[in-house]
Amino acid sequence: MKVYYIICEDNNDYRDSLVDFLDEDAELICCGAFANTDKVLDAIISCEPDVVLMDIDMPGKNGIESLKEIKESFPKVQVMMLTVFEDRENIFEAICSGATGYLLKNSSPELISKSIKEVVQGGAPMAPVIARKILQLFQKPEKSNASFQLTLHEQQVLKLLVDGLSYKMIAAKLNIVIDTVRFHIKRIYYKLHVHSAPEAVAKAIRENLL
Amino acid sequence: MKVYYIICEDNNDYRDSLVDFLDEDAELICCGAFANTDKVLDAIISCEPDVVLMDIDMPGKNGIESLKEIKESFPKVQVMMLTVFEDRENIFEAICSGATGYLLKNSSPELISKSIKEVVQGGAPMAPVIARKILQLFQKPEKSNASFQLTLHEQQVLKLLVDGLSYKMIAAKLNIVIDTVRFHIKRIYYKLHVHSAPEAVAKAIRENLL
DNA sequence: TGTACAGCTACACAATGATGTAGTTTCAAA
DNA sequence: TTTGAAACTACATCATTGTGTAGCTGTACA
Repeated sequence: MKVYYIICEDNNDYRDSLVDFLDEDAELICCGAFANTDKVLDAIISCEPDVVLMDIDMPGKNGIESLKEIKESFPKVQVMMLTVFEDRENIFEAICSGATGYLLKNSSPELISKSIKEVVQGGAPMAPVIARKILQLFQKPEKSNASFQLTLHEQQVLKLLVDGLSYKMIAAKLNIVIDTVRFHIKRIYYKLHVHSAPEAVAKAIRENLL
Repeated sequence: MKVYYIICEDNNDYRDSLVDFLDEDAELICCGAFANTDKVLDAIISCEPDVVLMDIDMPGKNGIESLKEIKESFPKVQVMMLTVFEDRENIFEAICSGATGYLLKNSSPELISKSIKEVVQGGAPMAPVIARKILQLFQKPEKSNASFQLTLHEQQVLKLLVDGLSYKMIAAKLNIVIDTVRFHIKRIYYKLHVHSAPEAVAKAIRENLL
């Protein structure tokens, strides 16, 4: 199996030595090594790589922007991030934009080599610490309600409001009088620092007070 | 380094042979091997394991339910799923409930052994195909707007509505008359099949028509 | 040249929502 | 027993929203 790859990495020493190492492996064929992202799209057109190794911090357009462009035009090309950044923002942006791998630069060349092959075989290699952080992105912030201190009734009312019910319907659903609904909603607005149903709904969904 | 683990797995042959294999490794110490999830919590209390290997399909309470209970009471215990299931629902449920690893049963014992250690070192080992699917969960459904066909102006108005602006403020912001705002909102409601601002806002956020 | 259509403006009116004030009940702590 | 807070009911009033109807552009297309 031959795997064609391109690398974008502005550190010349790191890039060259990595490519040198990967050249040892007859299955890995480098068809482009760039110090920035300017020519990636052209290179992809001309050499049709399987994988792009992408640094993030580079002069000019950064790696995540470039990733977006690549996935826009060539969704089948797999992009694996190879960077020093391990903060939530970069990780999140990268995987939302379609990266199918995320390694750190302290990875051994052997691991990088193995990972490139894994990507084309349908995997998604990630540095352990990255994998852990990605999973943590799924852990629900556990009803951020804590900070707003909505009572049980207020939560119920808010939920129905989010579901699009009118005051009248909420009252019917909860077997209370419409004035009580008003009362609760006043409280909710006060606690959420909003002044209308749309605002409250938006806040409720975004901070998930469901 | 000693790693204490518990395994829940109803296939006796598989469980026993895996434990036998892992026993070879002096660093791995099994302090519980169960065919169901009944006694896990007790076992965790008495032996304080670092890791729990958890099957999903088991008689009685299934592995994901048990996972939830474990993380509820012992958030620091790491749970790694070890199952044949690789469907989105199970994966999603498991990682949302706090699993920090997800292997498939066709994994080699060596990989399982390595993964147990990786978990306690802050990693999140996943089978390649699982990792890929998890990353795909992040890929945005790309402005589902397609199906609603909102015009540019309608999107603008909707956005401001979501931001909690009143008709008057929206009109001011877009330099149009309030009646035009009404007009757009009528259209939006029609296209979104809703009849009030809260409903529209909820739908806009959930289907992200931002 | 006309006509179809999307986008905008306008007006009207009933329904609903936002907000203030005030009184009642309940329950638990002082 | 009193006090106080939380939850609820009630009423009033003005602002805003939801909806129907209608007329005016400009542009694209037959």
